[in-house]
Parts: sequence; C-alpha cells; structure tokens
Amino acid sequence: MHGDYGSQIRGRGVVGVAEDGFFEQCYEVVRQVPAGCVTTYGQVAALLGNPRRARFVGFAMHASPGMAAGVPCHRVVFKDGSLARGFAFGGEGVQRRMLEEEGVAFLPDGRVDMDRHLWEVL
DNA sequence: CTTATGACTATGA
DNA sequence: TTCATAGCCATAA
Repeated sequence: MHGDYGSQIRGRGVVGVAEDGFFEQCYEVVRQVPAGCVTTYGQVAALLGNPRRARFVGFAMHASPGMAAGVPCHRVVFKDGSLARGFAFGGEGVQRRMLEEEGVAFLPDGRVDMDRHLWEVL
C-alpha cells in the first residue's frame, strides 16, 4: 500500500511526476511539518529541488491519502497565506478550522499568519 | 507541434 | 491593497 498515489490521477494534466517519486516526496516533506505550522506549495516544491512545480505539489496534495497516511495536507497553503478554495477537504473553511485547532493564528483577512507559523527547514 | 488543464507564483495596473 | 494576467512544468489528445 503506497506508491500508487499518482497512478490514480493520470487524466490529462499531470502525473507521471509520480514516476520520479514526486508525489511521495511531497508527502514526505509535508509529513515533516509540525502541528501549528504551515508551509507553501512552492516551499515543498523547492525542497524537492523544483520550485517551479508548486502546482504539481498541489496535485499531490489533492491526491494525498490524507492525515490517515500522515499527510497533513491542510498545513499546506499559498505563499501569501491563503487557503485553497472549493477544493479542500469537502468544504470551505474546513481547512482553516483544522489549522485553528492546531493553534495556527489567522489574520483578519482570512489568511494564515505566515510570519508566525511558516515552517522553516532546519 | 499546438492546445488544454492544473490545491501555484510573480508581476503589473 | 486587491484584481487580473502571464509564466511556470508536465502529460494527454
């Protein structure tokens, strides 16, 4: 069980990246994000050595098995702190609620306080 | 080869 | 500051 994450998507858009383990790499990186912290698609992509593949990271998250597999995809947000809309976990605000539960502070604008919770690689 | 799609990012008005 | 557009990579048709 595992390894076949990317194989599920393959329609037209992306995938094949999984052949390089891109998906798994994304999951591995996201898995390292501690609770109460968030990271960005570009950050994950950069850690993989491909800052331009931020969009593919998004796909990986979309296809991510979820917390059940140890992939807190809800901790992955936009570079400006915004959250995915209409695609996340089956409801808007759900992701935000999960982050708040972990202690992530949100700005009045509805964005994550990146200055405070942006995950930094050590 | 060109077009279309995509949980992104950067830039310009 | 917010909104709109372009660029980005990769795959499929």
